[in-house]
Amino acid sequence: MNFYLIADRYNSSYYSFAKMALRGHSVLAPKAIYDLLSPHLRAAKKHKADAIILSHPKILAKLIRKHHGADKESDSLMDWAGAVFHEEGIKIIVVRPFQQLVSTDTAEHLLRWWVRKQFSRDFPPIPELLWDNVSSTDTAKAEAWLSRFAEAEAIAVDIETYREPIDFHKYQKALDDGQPVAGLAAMMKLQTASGKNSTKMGWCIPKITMIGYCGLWLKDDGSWESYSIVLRIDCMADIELMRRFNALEPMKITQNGGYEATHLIRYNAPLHNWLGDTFHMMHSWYAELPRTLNFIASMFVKDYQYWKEEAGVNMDLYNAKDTYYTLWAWVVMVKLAPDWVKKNYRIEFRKVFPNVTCGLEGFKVDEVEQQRLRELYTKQYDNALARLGTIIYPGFNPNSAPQVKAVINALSTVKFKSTDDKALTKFADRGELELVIVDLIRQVRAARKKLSTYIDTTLMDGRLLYEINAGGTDTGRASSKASNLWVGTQIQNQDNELRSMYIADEGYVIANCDGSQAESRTTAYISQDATLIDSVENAKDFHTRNASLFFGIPEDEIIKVIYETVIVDGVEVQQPKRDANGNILKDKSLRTLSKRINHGSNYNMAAAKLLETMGVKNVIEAKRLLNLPLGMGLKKVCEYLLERFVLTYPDLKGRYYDEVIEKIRTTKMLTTAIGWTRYCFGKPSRLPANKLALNKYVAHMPQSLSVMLVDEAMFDFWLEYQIIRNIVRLKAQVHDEVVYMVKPEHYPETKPALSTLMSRPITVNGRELVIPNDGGACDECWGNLKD
DNA sequence: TGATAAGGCGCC
DNA sequence: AAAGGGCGCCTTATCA
Repeated sequence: MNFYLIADRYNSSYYSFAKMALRGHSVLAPKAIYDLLSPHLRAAKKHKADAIILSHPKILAKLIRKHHGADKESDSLMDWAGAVFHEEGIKIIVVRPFQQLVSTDTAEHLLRWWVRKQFSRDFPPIPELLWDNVSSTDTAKAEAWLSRFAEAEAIAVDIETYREPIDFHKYQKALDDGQPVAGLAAMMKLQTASGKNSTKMGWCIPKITMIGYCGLWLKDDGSWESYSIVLRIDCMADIELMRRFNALEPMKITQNGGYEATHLIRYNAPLHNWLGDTFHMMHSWYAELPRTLNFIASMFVKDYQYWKEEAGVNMDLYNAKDTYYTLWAWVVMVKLAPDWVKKNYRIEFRKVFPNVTCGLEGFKVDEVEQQRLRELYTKQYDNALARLGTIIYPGFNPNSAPQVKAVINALSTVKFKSTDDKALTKFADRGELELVIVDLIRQVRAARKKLSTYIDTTLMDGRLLYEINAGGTDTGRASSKASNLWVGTQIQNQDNELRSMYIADEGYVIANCDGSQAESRTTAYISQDATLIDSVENAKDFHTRNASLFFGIPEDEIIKVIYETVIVDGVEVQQPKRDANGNILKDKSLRTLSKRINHGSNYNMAAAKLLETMGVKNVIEAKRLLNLPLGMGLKKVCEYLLERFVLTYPDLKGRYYDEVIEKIRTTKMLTTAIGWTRYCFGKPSRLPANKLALNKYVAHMPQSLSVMLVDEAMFDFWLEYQIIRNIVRLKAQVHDEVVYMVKPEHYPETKPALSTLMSRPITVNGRELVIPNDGGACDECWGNLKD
């Protein structure tokens, strides 16, 4: 085909890369740069161009003005990429800035995709948007639509929400009067005019303001049609109407519908037969690409036009468009998705159900304990900050990286670029005063973090709420964030020192089960390194075995009892040294060192990074422990340490890394033993320039397999014990750990059940892998479950 | 004042 | 030039 490129001055320097992306076609890139379309159109016609490929913001803006008449529309190539305009019989295909063909791994794929979308018959033309409003006030119309939607093949659903600020005194009065409003309102970040989070807090009630439905019907002539309706939620009758629509039989489709589910369940209006989700289908297909509805529509809807600004103009139309694009994106995705994508989707989608129930119920917070912790860390914060004010200068703020950097650079000859914990360690090594300063900075930072992120987080009805998203990461791990009800915070990074705030509901205990060395085991079986498999399976202690293999020291000599000389009856005697509690002290430094080496090697660190991570002191200590030559530099020491790992487990960084490189080079895909496939845009190789791509892909396999084994266990556990038997309430999954709540009388049953589900065997490269777990523990308080 | 980027840090 | 995997949230600084 013939293509004609248009770029602005900046992007025109990347014409050659655009031509490369369109190899196999005749591509003309004009010498002259115009901000006008017409001279380009003439030239394109002369070239007999089938389409113009546009990477020119100003010309895009003119096209938008011409076709949409608006001045304020976004003219961003990023928003409009994938859109098409028709001018004088020529298609103008908007793409991302050509510059990205050099700076990103995905731009070429997307450019080719958007061109193919316009010319391949695989992408069906989509009927135009038809839409209308419904309301409980027009009963006849509403009933007619209900009947029609009951016959639909599928219904896409989308809600709009609002944080309605309330008068807290009135709310409090209603509470005092015993009215059933408890838990409706909560302190939360206020909504700005643009719908985003304000920095201000206030009492609000999360509300659904409208809900849109887009139905899909098969017409008599065999073609498909769709129609969107928008229902504003203004009164109880509207809510009842919404419940009836949501209960209809046709399958429902959403875009990241955990959001819809959370709000709708709160309205007692759950979606019946919710099976489709464009966000999760996109994640199943291209986990490394964006998953906004806008982007998904740009990939799958032929006549996609950017519509997100409609929100500020006509909210009803905006809502209707969301449902329309959700529906048609889903239809095209299902039509085009290869089998491996659908297989991924079947693995992923069902996880949304336990995830929604986890975050919606959340954890009860022990407010007495919360207050104790608040006072404890406020005191720590105030004291340390006051001392720093005296030592450094009044008003010095340790939470300000620029300020800290200025201070430590003023006090030292080496110049620090960073002021993070590792850098502070390096600074503290310089002397006593430095150590005092660093200790105080750490106290302030730690206390501030604990207070602002965890202790003072907003609650709803005394509970910590959150979301868990099965499609949140590149590897297939779940991600977590604050609740869609605008309270709480993410659950997967709760501070271990603060888990004492979270308690079981009356009559229940919190229980958990934790996988043991999960990623080391998956790494061993995936890499097929015989020694590593032996270590994870047969060593009494994995890190002790590592230390032994790394340094050629018998395992029973790795951890040594520390002896001291004491005088007994006037005679010098060697006795084991004991701590204040009478416990025998042991030197674990070799084991600790091997732990660090293992950690560094797992993520394919280079020597300099290991040095930075371990810190100078620890590397010097390692050098001494291992009797390395005095003249050996610290970076060389780190090289030596990392080399120990490579020599011990040669197949890991050897054969396995090569296998990943080759797999991606030839197929672009990595598939785990669970059957999850990741499409890889990166180009891993042994070249230093591609090291980060290599790192992420070699880390992907064990991380993904490990977490999906837990996910499968969690789903089975949820289905059997929460949904069918109704004796547990799932709380969270934290990658290799499952947390739930259960009545104590049922725990003897659920404990072995979850443990068994989590240790399900799986065949990896012909060997059976079982990831053992700690069996589980329970307590009324989450904080007591950790050892 | 609001929006965004940068730096830092909590977890696995 | 060299680069430790996967996340989300908070504070500060900065700019419109």
